[in-house]
Amino acid sequence: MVANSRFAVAVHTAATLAYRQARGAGYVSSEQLSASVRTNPVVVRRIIRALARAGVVATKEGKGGGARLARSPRRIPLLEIYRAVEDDGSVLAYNPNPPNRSCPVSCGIKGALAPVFGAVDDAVTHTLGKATLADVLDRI
Amino acid sequence: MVANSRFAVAVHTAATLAYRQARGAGYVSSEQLSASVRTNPVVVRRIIRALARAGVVATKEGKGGGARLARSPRRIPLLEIYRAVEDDGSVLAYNPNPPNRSCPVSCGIKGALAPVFGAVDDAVTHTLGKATLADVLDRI
DNA sequence: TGTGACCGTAACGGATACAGTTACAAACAC
DNA sequence: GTGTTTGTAACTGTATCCGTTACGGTCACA
Repeated sequence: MVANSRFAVAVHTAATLAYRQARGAGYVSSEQLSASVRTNPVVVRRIIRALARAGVVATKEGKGGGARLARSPRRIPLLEIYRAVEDDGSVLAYNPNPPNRSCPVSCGIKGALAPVFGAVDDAVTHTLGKATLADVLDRI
Repeated sequence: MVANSRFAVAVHTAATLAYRQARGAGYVSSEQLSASVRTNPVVVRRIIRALARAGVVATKEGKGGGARLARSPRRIPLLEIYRAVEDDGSVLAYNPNPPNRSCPVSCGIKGALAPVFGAVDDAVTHTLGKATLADVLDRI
């Protein structure tokens, strides 16, 4: 359903940071991270940027720079990573076409769907709010 | 998050069928449905086909043909519509790139994410399983 | 038995979104 | 200064959707 794998890449990236930092690493470069994620360093930097804006990671430019977790994995809910990389957190999409004014169903469908879409979003939010990066790390 | 609006269009279509049938209509043509959804009749037929395969609607070809609900709206959970139109019911996507064999995180991330992705899917399934087409109709 | 109203489905094109890539300026350590 | 690294813009290839056209097949009805 999701058109992208940004959440998976973001969690992978954060997990790699946690894994390396637990073994004494400082800042980890996008080059190193991209080797684990198997993509281009710029793709990792785009994810890192989103995570940095959300306050999940801290970055440092220049030699010896890179990214590191801003907090302990136990204090990073996956929901925070999800929101950082998914601009539109809504899981379901409405029909973009304007309603047909002469049809009551067409006029009312968006409002009638809203509680359902909201409930789905809430369910996802609740689920991702309970799990943390540490939970993921425990399984690796 | 969703790349398409098929679920919204499908529920709209089904709601229109229910609305018209409650007022005595028989089979409703894709032409009529497309006027409510504000799209092309072929787009509606594609949705109808998916709903028909799932047993949610019945169709009839030829003159006077079209679609009608196969059951009472009260007996049509939205989950059934969702599954009918979303081939890949998974809400979140994995990183498609193959793991880096020399990185434990890369090798283990998919398995570590699986319970989370599964929990999200379950949450969505549970939410859409509780609501029915009749619930949507009641709000129109 | 013909005619017109429909569906079913294939095929194509435009729009959009992602991931990947290149390129380069700026920041920083040494 | 030199080399490493981030930050970011720009471009490309690819996939997916949605809309559209086209046309064969089905059916009701005169």
